[in-house]
Amino acid sequence: MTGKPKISDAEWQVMQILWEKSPMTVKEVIEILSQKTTWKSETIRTLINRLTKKKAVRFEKKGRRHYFYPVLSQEDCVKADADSFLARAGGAMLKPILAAFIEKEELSAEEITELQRILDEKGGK
Amino acid sequence: MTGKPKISDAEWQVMQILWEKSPMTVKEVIEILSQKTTWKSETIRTLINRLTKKKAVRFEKKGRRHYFYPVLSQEDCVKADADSFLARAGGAMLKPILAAFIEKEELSAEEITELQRILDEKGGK
DNA sequence: TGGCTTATGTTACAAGTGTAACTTTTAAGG
DNA sequence: CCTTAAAAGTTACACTTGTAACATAAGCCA
Repeated sequence: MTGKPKISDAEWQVMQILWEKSPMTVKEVIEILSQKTTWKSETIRTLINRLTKKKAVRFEKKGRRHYFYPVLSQEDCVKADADSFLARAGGAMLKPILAAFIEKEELSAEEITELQRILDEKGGK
Repeated sequence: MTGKPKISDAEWQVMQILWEKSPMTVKEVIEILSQKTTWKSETIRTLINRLTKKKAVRFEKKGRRHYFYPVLSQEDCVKADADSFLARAGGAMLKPILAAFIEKEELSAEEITELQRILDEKGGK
């Protein structure tokens, strides 16, 4: 990997949209994001452009429209983010962090089972 | 709390030092960080200054020296960070996130057990 | 007390981000 | 075909961050 791009907070919001459904035109992204944010459409365009430059998304021309889709998977991005998070926190403090996460959020029964499984693997190694 | 300050990556490294031991003079911090990074001493000074402006650290004068100590606790900072992390990831995706964390890091047997226990509680509810 | 040392303060500058306006191109309809 | 609205591209600007150089003040030793 040739050094993965850093995705900023605002850019993440755009990525989220594209991860949910793609390809999409800029216009569609704008429509969705306009409801979730107060950003002007130009702002959203800028973000998509930057993501394109960073090679986090790509597009295909169909006529004069650009159809965008993510290049990076959500999983990968989350992982990269988790990495830098851990780098800052310094590795210590991990258990409290995880505990906080787990307690904070709603988890479905299946998700819990899945996490149990992961922990089991870890523990059994 | 009047809106907590955002601490940058580089600044975190300084905070880590002060969380481990404080108060400390700039010079001491520089000595320690010089071994962990390639930063020039001026750089480290700048970081400490910024942290002071952000009210993340404070100092007391003793004669000509400034003795620095953290104002924000590591716990609080980690939590704030975890929050913004979840905000990006959008609350969905929690399981993959946790999985990434768990897979990534070394967890002691006790920590694993503890997390299992937390999950059990969640599941049993 | 004057200079030296050392601690502190001031300034810099490029890249990245949040936030957007202004300009050009191009397809589609009259 | 020519006009025009929509799509795409170019430029902007202030703030943060990484990274530091240069300048000044204040004790301490001779």
